[in-house]
Amino acid sequence: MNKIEKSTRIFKALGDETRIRIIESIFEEPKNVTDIAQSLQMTHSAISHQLKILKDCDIVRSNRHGKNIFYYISDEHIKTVVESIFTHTMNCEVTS
Amino acid sequence: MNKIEKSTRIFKALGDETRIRIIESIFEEPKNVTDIAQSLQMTHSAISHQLKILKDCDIVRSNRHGKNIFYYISDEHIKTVVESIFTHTMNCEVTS
DNA sequence: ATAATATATGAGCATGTGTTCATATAATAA
DNA sequence: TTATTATATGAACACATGCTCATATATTAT
Repeated sequence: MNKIEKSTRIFKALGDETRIRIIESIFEEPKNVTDIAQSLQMTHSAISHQLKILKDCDIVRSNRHGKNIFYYISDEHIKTVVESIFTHTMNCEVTS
Repeated sequence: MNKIEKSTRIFKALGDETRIRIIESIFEEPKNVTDIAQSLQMTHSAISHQLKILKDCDIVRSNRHGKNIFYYISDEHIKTVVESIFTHTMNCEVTS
C-alpha cells in the first residue's frame, strides 16, 4: 500500500457523517460503544461497524475495562487534521 | 449545512484515489484537464467529472486560458491538510 | 451453571459512487 | 462558415457502502 492508497483510505474513513460524529463524540475523552451509540442516537451495531472501519486505519484505538470497550482517537496528528477542517469549514462556504 | 456536514463533504471529496491523484498532480502548479488526464492515464471525461466534485466543495478552482481550463488547489489550508496526511501515512502503518 | 450486559460480525438490501459512452458546449483555426 | 481542439455533462451500469437484523462472542453477576 503506497502513500496515495493509505492517504485515500484515511480520508475515505473520515468522509462519512456517522464516523465524523463518532470522532467528535470521543474527541475530548474515550467513550464505550453504548455511550457513543446513545450520544449519536444510533444502534450499537451501526456504531460498532463504523468503529471497525476507523480502527482498521488506525484513526481510533480501544481498550477494554470489564464489559466495556473504550474507544479513543489514536493520536494528535489525526485530531489536528480533523480540527483543521472543522476550522476551515467555518471560513469558507461549501454551497452547491 | 452545518460544520459536520461541510467537513464530511470535504473529507469525502478527498477520499477517492483518483481525486487524490488529481490533487497531487496539480499540487505544485495548475494544469489543464487534458494534461491531468494524461498524467493519470485516464479519460478526460473521468477527470472532468472528478474535478467537478473537487470544485463543488471548493478544494480546487479554475480559470480559462483560451481553449484550456487550468485547475489549481484553492488555498494553502487544503494543501496543508493533504500534505499532513501524506506525512502521517509514512509514519504509521495502515495494514489490515 | 445460567442470565444479563456489552460488543462484534455476517447477510441482505437499499442507496451512493465512479467509470464509460455519447453528446453538448466553448474557443480557436482554416 | 465549418472543422478542430478542449472541456462539460447526462444516462447507464457495475461496484461500493451503510444500515438493519439476527446471531455470535466476551465479561461479569447471581
